[in-house]
Amino acid sequence: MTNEKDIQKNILNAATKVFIAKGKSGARMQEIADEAGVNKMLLHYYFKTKELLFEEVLKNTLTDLYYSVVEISYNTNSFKDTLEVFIDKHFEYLYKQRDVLGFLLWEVSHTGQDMQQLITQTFQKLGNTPLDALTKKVNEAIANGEIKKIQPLDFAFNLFSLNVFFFIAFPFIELFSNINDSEKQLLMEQRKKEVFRILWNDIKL
Amino acid sequence: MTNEKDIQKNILNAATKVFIAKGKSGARMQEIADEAGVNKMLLHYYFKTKELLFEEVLKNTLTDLYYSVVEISYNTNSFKDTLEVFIDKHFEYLYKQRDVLGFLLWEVSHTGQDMQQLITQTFQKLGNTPLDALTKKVNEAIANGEIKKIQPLDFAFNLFSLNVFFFIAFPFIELFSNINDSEKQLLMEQRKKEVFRILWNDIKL
DNA sequence: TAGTATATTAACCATATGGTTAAACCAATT
DNA sequence: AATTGGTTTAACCATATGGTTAATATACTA
Repeated sequence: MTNEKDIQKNILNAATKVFIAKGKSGARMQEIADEAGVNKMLLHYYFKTKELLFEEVLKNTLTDLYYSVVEISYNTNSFKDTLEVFIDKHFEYLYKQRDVLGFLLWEVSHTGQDMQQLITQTFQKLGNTPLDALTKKVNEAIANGEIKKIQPLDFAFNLFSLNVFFFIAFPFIELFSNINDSEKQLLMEQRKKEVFRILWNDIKL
Repeated sequence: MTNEKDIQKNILNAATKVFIAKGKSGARMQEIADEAGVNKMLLHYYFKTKELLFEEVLKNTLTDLYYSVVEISYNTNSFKDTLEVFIDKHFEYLYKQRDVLGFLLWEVSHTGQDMQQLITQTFQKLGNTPLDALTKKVNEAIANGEIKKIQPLDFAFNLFSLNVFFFIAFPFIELFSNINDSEKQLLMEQRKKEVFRILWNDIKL
């Protein structure tokens, strides 16, 4: 028999899937219940309201995102290698989670005061931001004489911009060219190289 | 007395505002009617259904976006100046329209087959893409010996990435730091300079 | 085994919402 | 002034949806 935790997890997974696909207002409780294979009442039994269920999903999604990027940031090679690996892993993650990106972007910019508080709280609980981790790495590399004396924040912004935008543009690319999966993969590989090239050229001594 | 065209325009403006703010599924016909200051029936009278009204809004929004970027792309100075002006105008536009960005991104990636067809059709009707215009400019600059021999597509991607991402990150920046309008403006100015710097450094001879 | 607390279900309810109806209004034409 | 055609309104309807109720099943305990 399925126990309480399993079912809650099951519901949460289903809710995450549906919320990410349809957004908060587009998601239906019934659809989430169907997706989880449970009675609709159970959603309310375990999570009270749609609002609270959504909050739970948002919290989990933000936490996942956070750990994925932070994890990627830990790397002990030379800064040049670290950068290459970071871009590679970041692309990989963003590709797998490309629906999450749009979902978060949309919901975060449209949630009210309460939700915004929840988001900031969630991130605060997680401690140092990915930005902090990256800043530390950059400063170390500067101190070690591996790269030019740059502004870590500018560098971080450039790095994230060049990585993330590709996936922002993805729905449009898919819309305008009927490329298959392996062609997408190729495009991504080329893009990774270009991002590394422009960033490394900019900071190398 | 207001004539037919005025009222339709009025409704369309209200619909645009509400759809962009709440998304397709989050928008309410009543709210649109209130915003336009007309009876709800008029929405159906002029636009049949929510679906069709939304299509109209989407079409207009895409067209506006297109012309804004294309317009920005027309510039007759040296490539260096053109680049600087393009970044400047693009930032300005994206700041004014920062809600549109998230809206389009979200809706485009969630609309069904029919809507996708509408989007591609809308863009096709508009002729050459902003990408084409930019490619032409880059090739001219290469031919004139103003810049290195680069891949126009890579350059375009880098340019759009660095420009657009700042506004993708905007909701998060606003969430985590209580900066006022003039501080935002300053941040934007600094970012513009950095984007220009990294791009120009990469392509100058 | 009886009793109790917890988990699960089907049926139901109140409300919100997209959409419709039919009547009223208004401007132009005869 | 009366007619006609288009425009606008308030009231209404059917359905979808978030949420609740009350009855049933299950597991645990005395």
